[in-house]
Amino acid sequence: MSNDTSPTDAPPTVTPKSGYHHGDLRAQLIAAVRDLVETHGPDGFSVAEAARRAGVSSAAPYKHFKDRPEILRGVVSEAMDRLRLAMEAAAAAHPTGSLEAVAAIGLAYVDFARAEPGVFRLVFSLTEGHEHAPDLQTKGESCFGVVVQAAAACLDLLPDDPQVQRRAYMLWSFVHGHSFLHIDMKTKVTTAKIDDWDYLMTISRAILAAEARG
Amino acid sequence: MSNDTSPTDAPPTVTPKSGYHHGDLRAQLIAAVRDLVETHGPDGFSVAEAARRAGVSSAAPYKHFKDRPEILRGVVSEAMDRLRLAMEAAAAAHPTGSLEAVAAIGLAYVDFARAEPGVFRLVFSLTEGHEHAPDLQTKGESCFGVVVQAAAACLDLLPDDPQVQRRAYMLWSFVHGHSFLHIDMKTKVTTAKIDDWDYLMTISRAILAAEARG
DNA sequence: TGTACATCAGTGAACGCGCGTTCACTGATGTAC
DNA sequence: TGTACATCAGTGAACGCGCGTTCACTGATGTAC
Repeated sequence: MSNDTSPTDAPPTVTPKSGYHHGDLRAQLIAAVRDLVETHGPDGFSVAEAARRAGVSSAAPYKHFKDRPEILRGVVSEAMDRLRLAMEAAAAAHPTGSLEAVAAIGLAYVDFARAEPGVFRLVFSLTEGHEHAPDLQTKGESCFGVVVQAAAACLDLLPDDPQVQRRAYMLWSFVHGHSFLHIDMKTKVTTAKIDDWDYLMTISRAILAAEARG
Repeated sequence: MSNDTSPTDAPPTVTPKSGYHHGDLRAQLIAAVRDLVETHGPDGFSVAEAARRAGVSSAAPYKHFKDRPEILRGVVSEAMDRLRLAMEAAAAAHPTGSLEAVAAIGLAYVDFARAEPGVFRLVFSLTEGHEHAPDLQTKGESCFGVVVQAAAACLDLLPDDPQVQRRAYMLWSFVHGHSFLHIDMKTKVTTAKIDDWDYLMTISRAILAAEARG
């Protein structure tokens, strides 16, 4: 009791399920891959290198993942969780139904892309060829759901109203494109520096106020 | 003269610059890589496989390209040319300054992404790490220039007016995001099927009519 | 509490593979006289 | 027109490399009695 640590047996890093050999290789592998993807691009990681970074033998990852693609899927899954949480937190910081809540969700999205461009790209390159990952698809829909909820509240309609779906998709397209252009072009092309918040507010207003057809 | 081919010495496929050994390996390699990228994703091509498809030895490509990255750059360069031409042609099919011209440019962009999702993705994954390819950057700016021109004509302002740049960037973000979401999600998430033309017209109108701040 | 056993995370050596790139070469073409 | 030479696109063999994955193993932990 004179120790400075918590009274429990002090879980190593993340998952406290046990204090086994390594402690928590799975999470550390995912972190290592995240790093690698950030440094060398979506396809620029190898199981071997990830194991090296986690300080284990090259065979160790196979105790936690079936094969290479499954590791990538793990990274994407984790990233999608974080993205959704960030979006939800952003929305919660503003009044329900406000335009600010919508813009804040967009900003969280852009911020994620900017903070982890490699992982962000990975999330969206993986959709091809990994169709048989229903959990990833579900998580993707959850993320979209956050936008839908905010748009519905803003328009004072039900989430499954086609108008809401349409506007939410517009918002998402826009923010998605902005995110990608931002990380691809860095500062170029867009000669003028953009204030993201102003920008997202303008767009949210334009999309959520525009009449359906014309 | 009794032959069924044309009177000239019948250039093999594309560039007629000479009837050398192979004829026109460079173009055929680029075509092969395009195919491979389409099939196996941006990083899923190898110099060896491309050579195999073009029917030459694995060393032959190095007579036309310095190394692997240069081949990819060649593919991207060619793709950007085609994209710009498609956008220009789309704009030319409508009255200068019309909203239709803007929407048509957007549609050309989306169509390109849909027709060649792999190459489209490649174009935008390459921007990282290939900063030292000024020709690619120039071509990218040319593509953006097409949008800027149309937006300027539509708003009746000069192309370098900040308002024009801003609106053009908004349009591009939106269309870019829509393109990516479309090829990533295929039909999913967007529960309702989208009529691209209506969609792009609505967006063009919303963006080019929206007031700057609020 | 102590012993025997089952579990299973991590080891380390090994495999076969396809890749990117190099090299000296060959042989068809274009050019100068 | 004919011959000698320079050019250079494509060859094919070879290299070293890092990778993904497998395998029998070891040794720390948790569990039953």
